Amino acid sequence: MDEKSLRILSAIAKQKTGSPDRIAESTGIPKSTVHYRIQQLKEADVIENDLFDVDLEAVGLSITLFSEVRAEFEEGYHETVGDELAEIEGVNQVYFTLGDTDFVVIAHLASRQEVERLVEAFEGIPAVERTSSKFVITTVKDESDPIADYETETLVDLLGESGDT
Amino acid sequence: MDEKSLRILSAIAKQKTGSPDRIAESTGIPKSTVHYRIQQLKEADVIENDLFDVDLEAVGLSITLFSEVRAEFEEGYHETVGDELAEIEGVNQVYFTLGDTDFVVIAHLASRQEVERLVEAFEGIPAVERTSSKFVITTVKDESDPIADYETETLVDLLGESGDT
DNA sequence: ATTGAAACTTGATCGTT
DNA sequence: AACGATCAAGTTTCAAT
Repeated sequence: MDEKSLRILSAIAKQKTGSPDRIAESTGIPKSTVHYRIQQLKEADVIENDLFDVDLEAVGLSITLFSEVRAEFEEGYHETVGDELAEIEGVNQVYFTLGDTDFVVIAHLASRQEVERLVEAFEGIPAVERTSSKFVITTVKDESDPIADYETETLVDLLGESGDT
Repeated sequence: MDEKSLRILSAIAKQKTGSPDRIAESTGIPKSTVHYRIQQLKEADVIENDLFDVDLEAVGLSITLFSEVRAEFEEGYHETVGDELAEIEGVNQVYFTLGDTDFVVIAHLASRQEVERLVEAFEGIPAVERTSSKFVITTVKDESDPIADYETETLVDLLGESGDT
C-alpha cells in the first residue's frame, strides 16, 4: 500500500466511481495503470466490491434504530450472542464494544411494528439482559465510506508505518 | 416503485454489482429493461451512486469509535452542533436522535492519537456538555446497505402503501 | 511496475411492439 | 413500459520499456 494506490482509492471515494477512465482523468495516472492498481487492490482484498448507494427513504426504510444490547455471558459467549443478533431480519450492523462490553445494533426499518418485532427478538435471546433503543430523527451526515473523508496526504502519513506492496 | 424495480434493487444488493448484464442474467429481465429501470431509479434519486467497498483495516483505519455527544442548546441549535460535529476530520456519521436527544457520532480512525484529537474537538464545541465514547472490538456484522437484508417479497409487502411510477 | 495502443466486452441507444 | 438489435463507450489485455 503506497501513495499512488491511496491517491486512486481517494479518487474513487471522492468521485464515487471506480471507472478506470474517470479515475485516470482526475489523477493524471494513465488508465491502464489505474486498472492494474485496482486489480492489485482487489486481489489484496482492499477493495471488496462495488455497489450502489440506495436512498433508504425511497425504498421505505425510513426508520433508523440504534440499540444497545447488554448481555450476561460466560467466556466466548459474546460471539454466539453477536451472531444471533446479526441473524435477526432487518439488523444491518452489529458491533461488540469495549468499555461497557455490550453490543451496538443498527437497523433500518420500515415501520413501528418492525421496531417492536426487533426489540422482542433481542429480548428473546436468553443471554440478553437489557436493551435500550433510540431513533434517529435527522441524519446529519452519512459518509459510510470514510476514505473520502481523509485527504490523501493525511492517509499517506497515517500509513507510513505498515509497508507492503 | 413497484415489484420489478425492487427485484432489480434486491439483485443489485445481493450480487453487489449494478451491471445491467449480470442483473439481467440473474433476474431473467432483459438487459435493456434493466437498464431502463436503473435509469428511472437514478433519476428518482433512489440509487444515488455506485462505489467500492473498502477494507478499512487494510487502509489503516482499524479503530471504530462510537461517541454519544450530549449538547445543551436552544431551539434549532442542534443543526449547528450537528454540522460542526460532521465537519470534524475523521467523522463519518452523525445522527441526531430522539429520546435522550443527543448525537451519535461514528468515526473510523487510524490511531489512539486520532481518537484523542476527535474527543478534544467534540468538547471544543461550546454547546457540548458531555461525551461518552466506546471502541469496537469486533464487528460482528457490517451490512451497510440494508436492501439485501430483506427478501424481495418482504420489501414488496412493506412498500404496498406508497405507489408511484 | 508502467504505459500506449489494440482487442474486446459491456453498457447505452434506438426503433418497434 | 418492454424489448431485441445496433452502436458507442468502456474496460481489459498485450507487448515494450
